[in-house]
Amino acid sequence: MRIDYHFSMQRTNQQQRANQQQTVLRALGEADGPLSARELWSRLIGSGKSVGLATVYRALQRGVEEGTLESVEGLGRGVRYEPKDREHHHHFLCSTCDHAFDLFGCVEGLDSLVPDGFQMTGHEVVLLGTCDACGNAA
Amino acid sequence: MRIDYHFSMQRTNQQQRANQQQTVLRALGEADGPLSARELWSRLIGSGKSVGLATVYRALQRGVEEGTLESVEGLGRGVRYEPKDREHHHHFLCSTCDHAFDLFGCVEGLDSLVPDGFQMTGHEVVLLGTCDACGNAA
DNA sequence: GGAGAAATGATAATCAATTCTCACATTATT
DNA sequence: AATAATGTGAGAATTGATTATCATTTCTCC
Repeated sequence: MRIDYHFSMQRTNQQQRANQQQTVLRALGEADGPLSARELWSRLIGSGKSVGLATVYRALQRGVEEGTLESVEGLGRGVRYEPKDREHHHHFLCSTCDHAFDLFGCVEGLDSLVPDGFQMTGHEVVLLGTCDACGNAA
Repeated sequence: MRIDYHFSMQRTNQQQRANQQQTVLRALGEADGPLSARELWSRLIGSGKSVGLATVYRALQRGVEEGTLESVEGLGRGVRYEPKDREHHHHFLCSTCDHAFDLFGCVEGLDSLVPDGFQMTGHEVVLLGTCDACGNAA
């Protein structure tokens, strides 16, 4: 009796096989705002890059550990990630497409909001509304 | 012959039996900031009120449906709830105890952050840091 | 007081996000 | 090449939040 294993060697994908995590981090770096693991994965798949979701998580986790990435909470649910080398900025969250866009600039008058005895170490500003694309699509 | 039924009438709790949802909503109304379902439940239990977690969820859900409550995302993970009749305000999120506190006042210069073509319908400001209690406990 | 509607609490089911596992692939080291 | 160390993808397992279910218990209105 003979057992024939033809596991697929088909998926060897030699083109896109340098270091998948590099691919992941590069894609995040090119984004116009912070992305969740799944958003990032979708973009990669959508652009023809074949990576596993687990690899995306690994790349993000490692990026945070190594200090090149930063996790961003406070944008709807879920956690998003962005490169840590960006200048101080805030985000615009489109309620239609749920994408988060980087903004430039900051605001005044935050200190006056801090209650007595509280120590402020940071702040987040999120603008809500409709992005250009979604506004025009309406 | 006489049969004595002493089924437990013990847990009749007539004190706290008006309407559990009222109890839940009242507790939320007395809080100094938005609470998650679980936070609210913990407070109730902690203060001797016996309510089921499911009831807390039901009360919150209904409050939102009826328009008396508002869900607040953007404070760390999870969703919190607050009465809708509060004036426009923002929050301070303590990174130690993870409690969210209401703040008074707002900020200037938000409009200038909105990119061309985007429509802003709202905004959130979250201050991060250490609350009074946690700061002193250190 | 009684009947049906609504509320309640315990717990199971669901769901999405994240992590884990493992067989295999790739790279690095001799 | 040989071996070891690390990376990878697929899917299973885990986790936490929320919702659904169901047997009781209360409420409401007659």
